[in-house]
Amino acid sequence: MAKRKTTMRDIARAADLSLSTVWMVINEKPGISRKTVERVRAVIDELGYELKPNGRRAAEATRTIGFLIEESSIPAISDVFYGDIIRGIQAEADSLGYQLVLSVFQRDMLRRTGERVAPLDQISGLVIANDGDITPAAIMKLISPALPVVLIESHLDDAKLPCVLGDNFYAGYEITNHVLDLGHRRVALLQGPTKYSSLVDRLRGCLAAIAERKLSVPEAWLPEPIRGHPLKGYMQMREILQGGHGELPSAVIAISDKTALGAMEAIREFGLRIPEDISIASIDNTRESAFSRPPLTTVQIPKYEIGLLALRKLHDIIQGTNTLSYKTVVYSELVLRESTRRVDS
Amino acid sequence: MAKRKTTMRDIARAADLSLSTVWMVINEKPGISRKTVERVRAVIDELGYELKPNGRRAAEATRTIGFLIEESSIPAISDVFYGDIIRGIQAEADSLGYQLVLSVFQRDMLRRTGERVAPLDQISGLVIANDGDITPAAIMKLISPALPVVLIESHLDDAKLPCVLGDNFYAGYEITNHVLDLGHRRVALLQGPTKYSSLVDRLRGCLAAIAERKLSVPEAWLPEPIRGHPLKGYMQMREILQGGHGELPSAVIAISDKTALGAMEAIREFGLRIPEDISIASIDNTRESAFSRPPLTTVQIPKYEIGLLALRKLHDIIQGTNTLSYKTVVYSELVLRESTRRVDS
DNA sequence: GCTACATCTGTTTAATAAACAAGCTCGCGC
DNA sequence: GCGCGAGCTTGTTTATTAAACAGATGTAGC
Repeated sequence: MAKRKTTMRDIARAADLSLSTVWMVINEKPGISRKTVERVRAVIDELGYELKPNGRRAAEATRTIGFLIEESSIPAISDVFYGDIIRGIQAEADSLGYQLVLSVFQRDMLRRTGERVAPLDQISGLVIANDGDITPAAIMKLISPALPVVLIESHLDDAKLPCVLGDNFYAGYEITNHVLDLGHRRVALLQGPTKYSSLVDRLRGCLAAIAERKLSVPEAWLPEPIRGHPLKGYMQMREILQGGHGELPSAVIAISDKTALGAMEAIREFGLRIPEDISIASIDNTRESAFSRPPLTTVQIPKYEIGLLALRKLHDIIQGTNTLSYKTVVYSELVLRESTRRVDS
Repeated sequence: MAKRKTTMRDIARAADLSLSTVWMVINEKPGISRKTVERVRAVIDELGYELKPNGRRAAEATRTIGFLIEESSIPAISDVFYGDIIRGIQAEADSLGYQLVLSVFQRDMLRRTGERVAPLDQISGLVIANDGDITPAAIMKLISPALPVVLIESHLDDAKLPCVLGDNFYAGYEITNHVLDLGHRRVALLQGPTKYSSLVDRLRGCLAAIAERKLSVPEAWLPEPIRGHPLKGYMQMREILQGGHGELPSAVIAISDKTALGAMEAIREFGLRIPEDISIASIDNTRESAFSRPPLTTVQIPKYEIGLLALRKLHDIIQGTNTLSYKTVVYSELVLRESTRRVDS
């Protein structure tokens, strides 16, 4: 008997199922019972079935997506910001039937040009966490050009990559307006490294709110971001407090909760009370912020939802449902707590 | 024989189809052939079938969505900006099986509180065009609270309504950087009415780009928006040119193509050449902009795609697939033409 | 009057038959 | 030997369904 290539119809007959069902199993379409999938897989293992020489097909079959994050940020995975995002991704990955693997980004990956990083070849999509060192060029080098990618809390406007973000600009705008509405006029601003586009957007929102009221921030109260120091907020705040020009700000807006917590430490060390002497507000609404003393007024960035939408978007791109590239911007929301207080100007 | 209420199973039997099929027809699910739908509808007409007392159900059955636009903007429907958006909406409406009806917004609708506007009760969703007079309060009054709504080229951050936008902030940022990169330092800015959030975002992007280079725009070169005059750009530009402080700007950034075309008129009338004497750039990339003399350097706002995504989003909301409310921001793109020129500073 | 069980409603899932499209083969005329 | 269309094979998509399911409603027994 001439050994013909096994076809889907052969498998269907052997498994006593319809051609369509076999096709759905092979193409990983949703809506087939676990039992049936296993039955078909068993028959395929037995008879053998040669997939179309697609290359990607194997990855699709694994249904694995990667989550890329920089090496130095690994502790961030357990941290609250990424923790919530990853929970969101994970939840949606489960319900869409994806496996989530963690890819750690190391700087020397870029040196080894030419061959691609192994694990990144076996996945059908990639979620990339906000990370200043993962530049567009870096991404393009790492991934095969057709690999679906979604950025989280970061956007590359030249590359026009699909991304999911909190409304960072408006978050900055809103928190600043809140502080100004409380009557504060001597306001300091703690910015972050410019390589994080989300932090840049927040700063722009703060500055826009200030400019639109025809106010401004003196240079001494908008210190440069600190490079390479783990306690950025603490250092920046000390700089402001020790500036020693006699006058101190009545309010501080920090670019992130972490920065704010550092700054609060510095304020306390300096012998001032929050919010009686200095109000402080920030952006993120990480869990810690609710339990600091005093609890921090901040802006909620919906981290869980960002993760969820990122995976949903990646799925749509993989499926080819969504060919347009756009930003998904999730609404943020002011969370009033006790670290800000009204002043009479 | 006791006259029992007709059930789906009765209809299925009478039409010689399965219960599921009848259910799908009644619930307007996709994936049924036209022929079958008609057959089921015929049987329903004959036997009668009492829909669940849902109210909305009737609207869903009509599968109609409304496009709301302000009365005064009606000519805008034939205009290029909304023309392209509507084309996008229409195309997607067709493929998803919706009928599109035009709802015109009149100011006195708001006075008649209490009963809702009739046509708005018969639809299953509403797309609302960027319109300064359609405020959140106005919308809330008009629509039943549960009616799915998508905003186009406008966002209400307090109401957190789902919306689809061009990347207006970045468009402003990018065009301004383009002008500054060409060496211009004496730059004028033609802003629009603040009731249009998209125009506000564009202006913020322009101002951010200028501020980040530690530059600024003199007040005389950032004239207030003109109220109620059809040729806003023309009027604003005349104001600048006749300011008569001896110095003229070397470049003008207009908030929209329409504004730019008006401004070009004023510049020509003043006896100056574009771009030799004054460069001009704007945002929108309406069709006219390619045929003006000289062709206008501008930023492409993907109008067709915005319309398409708006309808897709509305569909998801109607279907209940998408319960989260977020902004969809479509990437914009610089379009270099001949109205801008390099200068040596 | 209350519980427990049956039944009837609409809804959802997993499977399929049948139509379809794109490629391949094969045979027949030149 | 070469070209070319008829007809088969392949995988893909659509419209349809049986069957399981869930929530309400009724009904019988105590």
